[in-house]
Amino acid sequence: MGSACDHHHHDGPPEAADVSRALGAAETRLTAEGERMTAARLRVLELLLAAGEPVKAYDLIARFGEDGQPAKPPTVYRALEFLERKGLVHRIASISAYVACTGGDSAHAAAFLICDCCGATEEVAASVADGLDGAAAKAGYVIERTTIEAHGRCPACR
Amino acid sequence: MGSACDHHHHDGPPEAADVSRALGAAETRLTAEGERMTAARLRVLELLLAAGEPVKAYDLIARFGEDGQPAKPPTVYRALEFLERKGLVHRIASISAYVACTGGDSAHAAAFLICDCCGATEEVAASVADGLDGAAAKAGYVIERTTIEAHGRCPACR
DNA sequence: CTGCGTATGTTATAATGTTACAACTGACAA
DNA sequence: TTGTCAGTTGTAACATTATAACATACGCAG
Repeated sequence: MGSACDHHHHDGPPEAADVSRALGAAETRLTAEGERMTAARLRVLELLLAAGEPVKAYDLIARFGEDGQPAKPPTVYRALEFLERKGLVHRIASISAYVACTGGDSAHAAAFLICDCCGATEEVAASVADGLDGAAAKAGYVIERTTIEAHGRCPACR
Repeated sequence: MGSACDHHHHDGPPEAADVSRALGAAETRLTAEGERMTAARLRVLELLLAAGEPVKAYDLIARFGEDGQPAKPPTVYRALEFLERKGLVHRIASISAYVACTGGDSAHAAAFLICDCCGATEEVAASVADGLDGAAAKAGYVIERTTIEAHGRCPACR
């Protein structure tokens, strides 16, 4: 990540306990919705939660096996697709990476602030898309999903 | 493009005269800025203007030669990078495609409405990013560039 | 148990983008 | 004119990201 400067000083990865709690909550919610939180899906979500920042798909693939064995690409891409569909994960198109959702339940449309220096990302309220909704209405478009990503420098990297 | 429905009824490609005019304007402006509008750059911009919608990099590569000969990838990627740097072209990250800028001179930060049905795109005012600026300021981020893309259906495809 | 929809395993391949280095070109000063 | 320097291009190979296709397994309702 840190392409522009080599320091690396944003919030470290979450505590293991936080990861476990989030995994449990996700599993509970999905089960309640009649979905299956399978081992592969759980593992991918665990890796993303533990990272606490965006991770490339092939990094997930490499880290997938507990024993260091990589996964096959479709395994991880399928899990990512499912998790994104369920609002647990977001894809960050501008850097081709994936991040666990931190936006609470309401997280259907998210926006991101991404530090090009240290790789930190912050998920901000979807309400930033209000202006976009207006423009869409004026143009007669019906919006189904949005990609809103701002690149720059975080407070620590300035 | 049209993955969800097979009709294809958005604004057709621009007239050849419009393309020529835009090419000439771009060349004039770049020359005035001391930049060189070389053959490869001109050709890529011409292809994008003529298409009137987002085009994949490898489609540009395939169409590059007047005689049907494809370009080498770096030729096109370099031209795209240059044109994007100069504000003449935008990359649409969510679909890995490129589109000629239609936003006038002011076009440094653009937002897009993209029809997932027919592939039409509309470039809308960057002012939709106002909410994002506020969120960035609150989080202490300094924004350098934004990716704002809304997917949905255009008026004709609804 | 059987059938059906969903999920996974596996192999291969497609699509997208980059690195590295040699060669050329134009501008400009000695 | 000639050197030379920055920017641009040519070319081959490679790296990364993502999907297709098809067989197999799993969970569960009937």
